[in-house]
Amino acid sequence: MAAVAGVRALQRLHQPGIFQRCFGLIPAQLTPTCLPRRLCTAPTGSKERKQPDTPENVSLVENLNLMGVDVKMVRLRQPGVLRKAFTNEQAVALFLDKKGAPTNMIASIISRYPRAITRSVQHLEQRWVLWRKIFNTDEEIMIVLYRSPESFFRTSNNANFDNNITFLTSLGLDTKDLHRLLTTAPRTFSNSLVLNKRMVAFLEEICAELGGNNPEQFPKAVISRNPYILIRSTKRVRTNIDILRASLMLSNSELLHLFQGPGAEIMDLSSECLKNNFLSLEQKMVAVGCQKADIKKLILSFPMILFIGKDTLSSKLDCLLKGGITMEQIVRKPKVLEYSTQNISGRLEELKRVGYDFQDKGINVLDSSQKRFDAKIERLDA
DNA sequence: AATACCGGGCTCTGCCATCATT
DNA sequence: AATGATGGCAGAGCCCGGTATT
Repeated sequence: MAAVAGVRALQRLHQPGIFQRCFGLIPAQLTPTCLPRRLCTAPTGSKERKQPDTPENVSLVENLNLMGVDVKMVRLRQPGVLRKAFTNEQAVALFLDKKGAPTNMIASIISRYPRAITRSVQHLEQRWVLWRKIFNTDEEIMIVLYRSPESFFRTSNNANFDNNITFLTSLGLDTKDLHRLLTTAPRTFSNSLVLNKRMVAFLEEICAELGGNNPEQFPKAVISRNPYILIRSTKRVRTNIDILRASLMLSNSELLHLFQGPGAEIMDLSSECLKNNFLSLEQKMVAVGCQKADIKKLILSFPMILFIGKDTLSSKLDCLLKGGITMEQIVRKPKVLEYSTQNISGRLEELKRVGYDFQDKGINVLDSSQKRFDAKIERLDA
């Protein structure tokens, strides 16, 4: 859902031959992301960290350097690892190598999650087998592992993984659902069973609270629509429900209906984000003369609109309005907002060129695949 | 044949705080 | 005390096509 464009672009490269193609990308990927926050954190007075007694393990550092690991990054992320007397960097690297990861990929993985080198090969072999219960190929695992080393390496509790599979299956999720979960939200499976159970119990509670007559199926409905839900806090979800209820004056049944349907996808938004996006949408709509009822209608029929950040939404709406489309039309056919601003503006231009009349013919033409749109233009051109 | 309706496919990490463990 | 394990957080969309309808 919230994939950043760059991430998505990278994903597209992850088709066959991923390892080779990632080659050039790794260094650039590695460096920029994480430095700023940490470096900016000024030591807070008395809490200033004194140098620990144990010095770094020199030969380990040397080893890592030879492997191409970004030791500076390791020092920032998990400095304790560098002070350990015994680590498994060679064995871990060999393990990953056997699974098909090239050297620079291995270096990137260790740089981003140094604790990986404290795992034993036996543990990794086990873990690999577990992941293969859900993924069909080693390459599938490698793609996720490379994307998110932390998800793969963070826990030393392998049994927990199995327990989670059992639990999730018991909710009615099938292998396809699990595959999707492990692909898109791998952290779900490193969550403790207790944590996952807590969220599921919470969802059932919510359903009952909202007057649903079948609370046991509710978690499955939400999870299969929103694979991220299990890596969120119940607090966040609760806050979001309250925000939506209050800002839209929703009844219990309206809320229930929303969350069982497309609204499941916005349950896990950062609460501030949800609030802000709502406020800016409201502001925008009021400015062009919409009523409260219009706002409610729009959000209920197309909750994903609250997922769109302030600036993106603003430019998208401006683009449509400038193109001669009215807010009323958008409220009636909100799906046009699913398309990128660039896409929309390109289509508007095309349609303007052929003299398309939105008043007359509506705006559905914007909500279609590229193929269909092109065919449409061709017909209009003829 | 063209359009409308609708659901589905892709899709998320890396850092920090706070426990528990040793 | 230092390290390990775990929970929580911010950030934030786009596109396609099957099938019913007209």
